[in-house]
Amino acid sequence: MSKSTAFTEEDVCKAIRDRVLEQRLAPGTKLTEDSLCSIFGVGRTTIRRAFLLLTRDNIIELQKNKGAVVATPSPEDARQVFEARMVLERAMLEKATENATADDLKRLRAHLADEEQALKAADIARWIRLTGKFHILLSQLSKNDLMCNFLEQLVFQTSLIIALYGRTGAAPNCKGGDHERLVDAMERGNATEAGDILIHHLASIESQLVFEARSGEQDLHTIFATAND
Amino acid sequence: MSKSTAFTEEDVCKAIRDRVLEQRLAPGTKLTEDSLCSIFGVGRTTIRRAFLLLTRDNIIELQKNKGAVVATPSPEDARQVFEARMVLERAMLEKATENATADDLKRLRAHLADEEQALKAADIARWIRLTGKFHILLSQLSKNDLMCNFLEQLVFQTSLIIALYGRTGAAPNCKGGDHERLVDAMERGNATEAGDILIHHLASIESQLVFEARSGEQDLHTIFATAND
DNA sequence: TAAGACGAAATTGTTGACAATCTAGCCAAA
DNA sequence: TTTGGCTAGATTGTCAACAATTTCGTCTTA
Repeated sequence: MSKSTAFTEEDVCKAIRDRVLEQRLAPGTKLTEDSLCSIFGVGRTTIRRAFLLLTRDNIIELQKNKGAVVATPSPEDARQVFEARMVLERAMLEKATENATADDLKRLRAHLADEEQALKAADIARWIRLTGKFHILLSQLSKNDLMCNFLEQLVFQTSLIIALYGRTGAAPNCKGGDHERLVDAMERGNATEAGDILIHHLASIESQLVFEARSGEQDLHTIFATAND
Repeated sequence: MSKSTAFTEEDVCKAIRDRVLEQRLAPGTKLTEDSLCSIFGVGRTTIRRAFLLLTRDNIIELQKNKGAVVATPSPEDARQVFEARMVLERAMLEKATENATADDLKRLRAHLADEEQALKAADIARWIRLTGKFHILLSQLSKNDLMCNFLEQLVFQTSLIIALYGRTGAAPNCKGGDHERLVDAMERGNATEAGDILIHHLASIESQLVFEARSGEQDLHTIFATAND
């Protein structure tokens, strides 16, 4: 029978988050209540609750009487996200390296294989999502749910940031093997080396961002911003 | 005049959070919608939104059809909170020491004076709130709003944890001067020493927690938990 | 007395109608 | 052509009534 219980606000959140992680929902996209209602087959109440939760995670921005749009992190936001990721992930990676069992490492290797497969199959959306998930998987080995949840937020933010400021627009700013080498170091129990690889990995991604204005509209904004000194 | 705009869900959140920080709202306290409606003079919609936000911050727990109660963090939650605080606050303190201007340090000193005054006046609720606020003030010097917000959550959690597992029940587990010595080290620009003081400070608070069951009801829970091995 | 069943009251969950606000298209005037 | 104002439609915000569920007191019965 499978009563097919209706979607809850968590389901809606997860769906939207996943689309953001896959970069199929671009920053600035307007999310109207009615369209989401019909998409998920739920009432406005559920959508509204989802919006509230997503606002808390900085995934959408909610403006009074104007609705919800996918968040557009500023360059300063981007700086803070990477700074926070470096602090958190290095600490969590240290714990993870201590805790990791052979089984855990096997799961990480399996995940790496998935990543590579998605890349070969040119399934970019899947590859982007898997790349993000890798960091979340890693963090879960640290046995600290609070920090995991926060890092998860940061990973979603990173996806938005790359969509906005990524050089190639979408994908290939992972020049290669960073994730593999990281797991190698973990397997050798060398937390310091793993941490260094991680920091370098994040710094490399951050360094590839370009913050110049792109459209004419954004030009106007920056002009007026600098004119108000 | 003064149209006295109604409270928003953020106002309600802040009020509840402040009460938690002051330990005037004990963990496990039931929060009924109607009572909060009449207290704040708002509709149920607003209270409901506030509940949703507070749930996200682990300040209340929301059970389907049963309503909201102030959260009761488990011992494992407590461990994670302190672990996360040590990671985050040490990193933020490092940045804060770099950034701190003479003016910033003066504000911190002023805050310390407030703390001492509240303690002398035996205004415990105020003292507890100020003690928590000190860590938030400190973190704000790090210029990372994201990490600040997360730390703020952790500080509120700490308040709940101390209310639950604090040895003396309420207040005086700050044996003295830790905050002062921390600012001293910052003023000398010695981030490492400041970090050490901070870690020791947090570890000291954590070490004073006692996780034995207190009420008969909690006895039952632990008994059944250990019986199921 | 204690356990269980029942029902009324209280509390939470959901829905839909209505109000408030914003958006877009149109028209008129400079 | 551009600017400004205006109206109609669309979108969001609020509220109150109703439905579903829980809670608590009472009563019965062993």
